[in-house]
Amino acid sequence: MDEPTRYDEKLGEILRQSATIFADRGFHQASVRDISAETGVSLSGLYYYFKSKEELLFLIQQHCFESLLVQVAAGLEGAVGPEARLRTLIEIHLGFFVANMPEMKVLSHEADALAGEYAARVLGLKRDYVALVRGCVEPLLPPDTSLDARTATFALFGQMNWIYNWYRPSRDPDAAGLARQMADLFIAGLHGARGSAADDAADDGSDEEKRALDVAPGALGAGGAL
Amino acid sequence: MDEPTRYDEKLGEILRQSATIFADRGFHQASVRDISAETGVSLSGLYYYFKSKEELLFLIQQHCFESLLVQVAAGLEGAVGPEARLRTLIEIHLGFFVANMPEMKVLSHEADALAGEYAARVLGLKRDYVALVRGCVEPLLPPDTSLDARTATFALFGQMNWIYNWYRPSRDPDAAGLARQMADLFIAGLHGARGSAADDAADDGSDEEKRALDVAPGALGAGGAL
DNA sequence: GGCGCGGTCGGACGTTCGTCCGAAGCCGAG
DNA sequence: CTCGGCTTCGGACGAACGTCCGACCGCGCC
Repeated sequence: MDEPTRYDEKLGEILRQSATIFADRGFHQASVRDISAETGVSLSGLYYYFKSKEELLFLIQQHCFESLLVQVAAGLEGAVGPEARLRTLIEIHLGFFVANMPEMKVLSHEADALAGEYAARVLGLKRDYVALVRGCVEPLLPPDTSLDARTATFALFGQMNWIYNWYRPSRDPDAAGLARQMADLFIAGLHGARGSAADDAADDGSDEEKRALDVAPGALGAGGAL
Repeated sequence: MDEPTRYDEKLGEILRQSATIFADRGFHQASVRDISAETGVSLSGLYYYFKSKEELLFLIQQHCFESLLVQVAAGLEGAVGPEARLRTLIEIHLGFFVANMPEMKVLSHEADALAGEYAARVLGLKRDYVALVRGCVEPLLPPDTSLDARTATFALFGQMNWIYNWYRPSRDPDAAGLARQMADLFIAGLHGARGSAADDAADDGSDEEKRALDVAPGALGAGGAL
């Protein structure tokens, strides 16, 4: 438990500010020169802290993801019972997301920007986390449900991770309120979703059309370019 | 209702293939030269069909979004009753998403890539669509719920739009099955989520920590770079 | 047969990008 | 004061990018 060195502190600062820039402009759109301007570190000086732009992104994602995993694991220790575990997980995930919005946006939105070893390492963390969440969802699936665990798990991820597209702290509930609402919604959904596959064949039978893009692009030109 | 000209057909083909490339590599990462190679049209020849790469993205997004709006509006005409309307909307949205995954991924994932007039036009369509979906969600909110309509609406969007991150046709249910599961989950969630704000103050009182990134970046270095 | 035009193309221009090299600055230890 | 290492920097390099210019081609129409 050494005190962090000046190097560690400066690297942390660079990661923080870079995450904000990547969140705002997008990873590929943001240039290392942007980061240089924002941090005050010269262009070449940055390369003392990371050896490529891709490694910088990896460090942000790894740091963020590992912190999330640590916090979730710690929070789950005090939660007993399937529902309390899932509620706790949702609460911590959303709390972390809201408290570290730039990093989490970068983690969610730039998942495909890494390749090779970097991508493999982050993917490993992601798989662990998905398995952990799925482990919290599965015990709450009713025995007779037609809902499958994978779909339910990713539906929950979608609910939670989509927030970077719409959440504004000034108009929306705080993290705790958000977590309660989403937990209520999802858990009630799990409990209530016991529709068997048999009884829904009646609701529409003939409606099996392809939903392709069928409007000719030219027809849109009427609306006008720019 | 003129038959589409060769120009329209070729533009449509370019939009389709470009959408696939943008979905795979990302908008800023994909180059116009990539599109040239994929379509077989020369680099400069492409600029006969769009006047900038940004306009190309706009055309893809506009075309896709307008088709979606048309299909949803058409589907909603035959649906009576609040629950049937929401189920229909989910079914058509997911059906369209799965049938046009590249375009919808580009629409969802590259929302910030446009600026100026292009961004304003797509944003207008988006606002209309959000209002439409919200209008389908709101009638199903129980009168005594503490769930607010905005959060519920975006939770539904998150469930549905997140699928481009995980959905694989070979292992997951088809669009109809996906729609039924998500509709069951979300609608049961709405019906069941009538927790009043009063009774949840007991479940945790002291747990009000900040969930900041508190692990020093140096500590992660032990795991090792690359 | 010649004209005009919608469609296509090779090749280039200027800009911006990520990265790197060699030198300089800083500061605690001796 | 001097030394040596960590840290920082200006400036440059080659590659890749989006875009554009001027020429060419094929084909229906007078």
